[in-house]
Amino acid sequence: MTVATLVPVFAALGDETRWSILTALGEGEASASALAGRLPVTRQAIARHLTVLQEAGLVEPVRAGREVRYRVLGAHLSSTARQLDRIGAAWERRLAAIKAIAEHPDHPEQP
Amino acid sequence: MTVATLVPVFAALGDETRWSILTALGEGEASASALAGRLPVTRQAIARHLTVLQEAGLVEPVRAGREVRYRVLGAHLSSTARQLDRIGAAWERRLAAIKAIAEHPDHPEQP
DNA sequence: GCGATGTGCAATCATCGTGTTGCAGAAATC
DNA sequence: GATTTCTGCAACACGATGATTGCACATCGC
Repeated sequence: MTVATLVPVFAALGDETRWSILTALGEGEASASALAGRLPVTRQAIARHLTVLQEAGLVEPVRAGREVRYRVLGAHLSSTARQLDRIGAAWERRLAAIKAIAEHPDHPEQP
Repeated sequence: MTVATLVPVFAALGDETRWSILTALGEGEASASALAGRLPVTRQAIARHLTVLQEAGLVEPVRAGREVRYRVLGAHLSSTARQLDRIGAAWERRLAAIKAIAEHPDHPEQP
């Protein structure tokens, strides 16, 4: 699992309208038309955002008769958060080690 | 602390070039010119990316004489990850509660 | 069957973002 | 002091993206 796989996830999360869609879906499943009734954007625009969110693995379509409801996948958000935390922690460790070596050159870190 | 504050962070993380810059900085501080020597983009383009990353709180400029080195802030990445995890967990809890009520209407969840 | 509602696809438009080139200025090296 | 190097700002081209309107088709309720 490389970082390239989660770039589209962050690109999907880097938009205000998509966040309003996600928070609305966080209160329960909803269709694109239902979301269009709540948000100040067209149904077609919401549909495009939903496909972006689906390709990022953040939502899931659920057919209910003639309408297509969407469900948020909070688990995928949490797993992304775990990867983020690991990356950030790795950077912190490495920079701390560099700083320690720079300040105390005769006290190298244990291999 | 609202979600609006972390939208620019995700927008900054939703770009391949910026990730290559961040991973390069994860190995140690570097200036825009030094990064331009490693990556297949111009120094000016990298400078713009660095300002985006700085406004998102992901990097920090460090003046070293006439050159400006940049340092990654892994701690901010980790705090963002924590907020992400909390949001995803909240969605999962709420949808699980809705599903439980729908399946067992006479067994309401404890308030 | 007929109207109402929900979805899908296409075309269009405006805007933003990424990357480039070019030039000017500040600071270190010789 | 002259040259080199690093930075900063401006202007520009090009592609990507967000949002719109319009129309065609499927499905539910009467």
